[in-house]
Order: sequence, then C-alpha cells, then structure tokens
Amino acid sequence: MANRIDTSELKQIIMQIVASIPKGRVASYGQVASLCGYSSYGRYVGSVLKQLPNNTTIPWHRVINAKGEIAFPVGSEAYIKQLSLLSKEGIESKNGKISMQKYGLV
DNA sequence: CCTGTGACCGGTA
DNA sequence: ATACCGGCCACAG
Repeated sequence: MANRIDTSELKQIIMQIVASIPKGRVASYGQVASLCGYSSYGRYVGSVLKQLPNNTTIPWHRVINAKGEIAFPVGSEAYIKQLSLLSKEGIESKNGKISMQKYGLV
C-alpha cells in the first residue's frame, strides 16, 4: 500500500487518458485528472501538456478548462491554434465557449 | 529549506 | 451571469 504517487508514471497515465479522448469530443483538465484517479491534479495535467513537443501526436487541444473555455488568453497564438484544431474536428465554440453537454465525454 | 508560479476547480458574494 | 478567494500540488529558482 504505500500509496505513493509516481509522477513519471502519472505523466504516462495522463497522456494515455488524453490520447483516449475521441475525436470530436473534449474533456476538462480536472476530468482528465479524475480519470487518472487524482481529481485534484488539474494543474498538473496542464503542466504535463505544456511539456509536450510541437510534433506530438497527443490531442492536447481536446483538453479545455471546466468553464468550457480554452485555457490560453484569447487571441494568443496557442489559443488560435487550439481553436483551429477543434474547429477541424467539428467542435464549434459559441462566443469562445464550448458546450460540455454537447462535446463532453459520455 | 522556503517562495513563487501555473494550459485548474469549486464555493461564496 | 461575473468576481474574488482559498485549496490544490508538482516544479523551478
């Protein structure tokens, strides 16, 4: 039992969860954390995605915050890129907000 | 060792 | 509905 968290292993789990998000769906950082079994690791999820290389195959763009908004400042490079990728998968945002009811995980 | 930071979240006013 | 606040926790300096 020594339920000690292995951050290096947790990273792998997080990436696997994110990779498992179906195309056309989105999940919040906290939700990804929950699926990993660590509901309070939302911030850590973000820090892991931040470390991903530009050529990664991980669909990091399908992860947004709990409010249904992209976590970057509106108009920033990353914001525009993420919005573009989402739009490509048929995910539309209303006034910068994405409907979790519609695109959230089932 | 201590402090600040961040792709977060939920409660309260 | 928005704004503020405290909790959260790995990581960098």
